[in-house]
Amino acid sequence: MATYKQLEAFNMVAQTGNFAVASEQLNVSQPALSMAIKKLEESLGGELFSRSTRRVILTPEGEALLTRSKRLLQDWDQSLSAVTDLFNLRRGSLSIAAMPTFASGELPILLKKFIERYSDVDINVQDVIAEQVIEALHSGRAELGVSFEPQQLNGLSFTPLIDDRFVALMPKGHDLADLPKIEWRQLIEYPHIALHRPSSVRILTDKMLSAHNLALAPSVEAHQLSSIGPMIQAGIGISPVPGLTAKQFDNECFVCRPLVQPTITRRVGLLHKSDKPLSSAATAMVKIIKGAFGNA
Amino acid sequence: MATYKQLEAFNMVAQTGNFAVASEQLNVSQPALSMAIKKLEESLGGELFSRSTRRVILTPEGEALLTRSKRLLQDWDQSLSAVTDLFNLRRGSLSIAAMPTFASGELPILLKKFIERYSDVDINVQDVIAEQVIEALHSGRAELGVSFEPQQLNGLSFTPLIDDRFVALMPKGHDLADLPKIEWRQLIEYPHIALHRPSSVRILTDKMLSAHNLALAPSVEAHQLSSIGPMIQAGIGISPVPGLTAKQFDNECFVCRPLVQPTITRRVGLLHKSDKPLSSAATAMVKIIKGAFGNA
DNA sequence: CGATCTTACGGGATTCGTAAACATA
DNA sequence: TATGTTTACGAATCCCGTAAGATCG
Repeated sequence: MATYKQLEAFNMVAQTGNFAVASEQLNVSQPALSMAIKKLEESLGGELFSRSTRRVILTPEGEALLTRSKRLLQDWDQSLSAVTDLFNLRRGSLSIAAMPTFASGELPILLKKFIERYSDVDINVQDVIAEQVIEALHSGRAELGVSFEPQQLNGLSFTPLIDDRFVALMPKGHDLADLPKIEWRQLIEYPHIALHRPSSVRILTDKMLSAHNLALAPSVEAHQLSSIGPMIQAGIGISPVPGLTAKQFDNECFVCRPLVQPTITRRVGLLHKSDKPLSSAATAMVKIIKGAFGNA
Repeated sequence: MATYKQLEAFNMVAQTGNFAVASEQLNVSQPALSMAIKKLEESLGGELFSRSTRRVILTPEGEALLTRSKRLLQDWDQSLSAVTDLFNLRRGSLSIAAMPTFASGELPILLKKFIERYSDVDINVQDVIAEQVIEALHSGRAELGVSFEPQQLNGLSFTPLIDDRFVALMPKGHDLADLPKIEWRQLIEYPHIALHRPSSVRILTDKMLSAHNLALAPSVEAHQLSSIGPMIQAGIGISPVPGLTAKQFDNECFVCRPLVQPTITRRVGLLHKSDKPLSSAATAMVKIIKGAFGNA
């Protein structure tokens, strides 16, 4: 079977028309080159060059091989270096799905780190709600996900990053704003805003509260956490929201206080399909993310 | 550097998802296969499979390599076997230019032999006059030629096949038909037909005859040897023609006799560019042709 | 504990480089 | 004779197969 080196040697001899010169270019001895060509000729079943000590010229079959071997070697190099580039993060792509709080919270700075180091990797960020992060992973649209820990893993691998605990978000000057911690039963007594029921966040809170014989009685129900902020600011009420979400409203107009009795936390972490190995790009991203959360 | 065998091994493992099965398919031991994959991974700079004793699955980079390696191996095989086919005359083409007398005389049976043995080689026959055979060779339109020996070789190689000697072609019952040999001075005394002067055949005869103080005085001058036959048959006269040409008229209506004093012969042979090696197809054809003329 | 991949090591083939022989202009 | 290719041969490398070891389910 013809080898890469043989074709490479053949190309060089054909190009230079001279064994001695070609052997220098290839950094091999002249006899080694002769032998390589000889082996190639034997494997192909005929002579590729017409040798006459003074002149080395291609036979018609040699010419036919030359056109082919040029492409062959080029394709070979290109294909293999493409894969090497993938490993070395000089090429490739990373698709990550993150829930909105993370996507707009911690992710940007992490992405920046990644881009600074691996500028040639294409990044696709899917800023979707927590449930859709799981979907994106299962469907393959995303290789990496950041979301709440799912109830059932279902072939996914979860690595916790941070515990997101519920806080009460209220306007500055609210009655409860002076307390260091707020109990749920206190919150319920004030007009409050919550997410609609289909939301996984709402389902969680209802479930946890019912275990304590408590229940929300929201005066307004919203679909998006992002729309709750303005409602609070408008004085409609206060709202129990995940701490990460609250960070978005961490400014002078709002006050955040931990909600206790019960303390409701939800683990946020990295997700990926457990049966599919991660790409080098994804592994690098995981390292950056874990590093940022001290779970290296 | 990645080798063909390594990619082949990789493909098989990827396809079977199992080192043991793949090693059987490849007729190598399992450790050898492990080693091959390991070397490949090292040369590429990362892992191609995620091994977990029970399961062997491609990493994303492995998948990227798989699509490439499939094509790479296929192209490799195809390109090399194409050249092998050329050598083995299971493919390729042969272009041969032959002067009319040869093209319509000896060539057909020789072509038939060639085609019977090497049915997959495309043949291109150029049935052109002697001078154009030379042109065809120089221009590269033909790789092989059969024609008269040129005055100057001019980079061509000539291998004599047969000596074509001039004969007198006459109708049956002609005065000279009873002689075993005919002298040129005898022929001149009868009405005779010759080719026009630009013809190389006519130039040769005039030159040779003048050295013997003889000269033709044709009653008719023709452009084509093929048109001389009917003229003779019509009783216009007799004609000095190359022996090979005469063979075309070798039937009951004609009589052929060698022309002597001088004996004018012109060597007919195989021609090809001396600086370009012959293709396998051409070499095979040369062998057949030489064999038929006993010059093997 | 069983199936499967990896490591260790000895043997064999391949390939290389040096030196000498060979061929052509 | 001079230039350039091929042959000869010893050495190094690479690759393979057997056997033992490690790992995961």
